[in-house]
Amino acid sequence: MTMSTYKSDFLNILASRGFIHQVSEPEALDALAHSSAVTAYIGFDCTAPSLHVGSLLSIMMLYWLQQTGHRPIALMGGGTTRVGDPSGKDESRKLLTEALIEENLKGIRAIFGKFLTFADRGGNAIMANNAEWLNKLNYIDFLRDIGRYFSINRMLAFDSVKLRLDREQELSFLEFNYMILQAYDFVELYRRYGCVLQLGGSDQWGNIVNGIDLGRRLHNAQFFALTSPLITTSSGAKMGKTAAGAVWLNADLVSPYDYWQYWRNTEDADVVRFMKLFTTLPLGEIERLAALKGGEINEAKKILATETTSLVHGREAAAQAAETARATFEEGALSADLPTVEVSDFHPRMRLIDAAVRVGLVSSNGEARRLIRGGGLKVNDKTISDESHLLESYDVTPQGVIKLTLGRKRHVLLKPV
RNA sequence: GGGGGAGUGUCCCGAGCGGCAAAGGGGGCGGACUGUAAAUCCGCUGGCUGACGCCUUCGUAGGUUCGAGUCCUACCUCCCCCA
Repeated sequence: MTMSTYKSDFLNILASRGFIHQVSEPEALDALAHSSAVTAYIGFDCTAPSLHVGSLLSIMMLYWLQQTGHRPIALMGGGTTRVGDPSGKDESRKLLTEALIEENLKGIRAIFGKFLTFADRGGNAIMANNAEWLNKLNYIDFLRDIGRYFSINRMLAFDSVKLRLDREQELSFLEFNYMILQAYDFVELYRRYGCVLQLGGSDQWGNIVNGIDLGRRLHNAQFFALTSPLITTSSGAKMGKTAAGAVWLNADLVSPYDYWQYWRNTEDADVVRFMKLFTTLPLGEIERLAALKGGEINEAKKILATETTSLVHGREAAAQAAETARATFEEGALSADLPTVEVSDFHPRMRLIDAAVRVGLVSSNGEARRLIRGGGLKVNDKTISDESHLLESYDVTPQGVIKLTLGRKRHVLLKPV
């Protein structure tokens, strides 16, 4: 892959940082982005109360779009979430209630302010919600005006549909309509804001192309598609999943400390790639860090963690997380910033297994026992091998807490109150 | 409407002569080795219990049996073939 094959900053940056999977009509889009400000959008469905690391890639594309002088639209899928995108899913998601969608939308919307500059801060970014136009559609009018341009023969050939049909899994008529609504969104954003480019993950290609066709038919307009690759770790795992669940972007779901830790634990082979995608560090700086060998690469991982955490949680929270990690892992010190659980029924001679369950480190006494047998539980950094170990009042440190550690990385401070 | 097949440890896939807490794999967790990495190796992976043991689990509800994931009946869900 050769760099700098584009004239526009926008495509150059996306290409050199590894964001591009497919582009429709790259030359035409490049010329347009070179000569004028392009308005582009990405849709985000409101299926969860927050976006997670998996969506970060999309958000970064909007970020670079705005940074290179164009206009990003973050489209909230208030309407499309009521339908449910079948792309990439092998079974239909259960329907979400209106109230839940509304709730989720609030959580998701909040994230964009950290990456994009909206009008309230003098920027040109736009926040839209497709519920605004989709909820008002009249069925017969919609069929006549829009539905006439969609060929069932073609729709059946799309991956999102074919997957379900091939596997003989249910695909409801409701979901079948998703791609039509998404195509309509594209056209609507063109009408309202002159939007001619839709970005998205590679699984969205089919849906986006539908929008391009519709734009041509309705307005004889030239629309563009640009998709990003599906990012997996070098070991093949999908991004954003850990034992504890998804790595959410909202701080109330995943603390800045845990978020920092997620990135700190990146595999060696992924560090450079992730720095290009998930930080705003200049490429030259990244190349310099890429030269680090062996254990030194940990320094690069810390920078990766701090930079990514800064984007989402702010520079200060990121520095704090880095410091907590440094104190905990490199000095073995007891940092007051570790997750702390207040325990009101603590008493001397409390069983360790009960305490471990109480602070949420394990979910049952049996699990705690197995862990102790395997040497995986520590009290104040000392491995305990006796299942019936009792905590004593002298286990409480001068800071007024007992540090419980599961494995090498999960620390919890038990605070008697 | 007729005929056939399937639903297993609530993470997933998947074996299972009437004695089964139920093979195996993936995933996950812990340990060793390292660098808070990857790979590799070892251990664990229903609940309660110090332990004997007890309790709860194989789509749902009944039944046969000393004993049922395994046999019988009804029901639910999914799939295939014929109409």
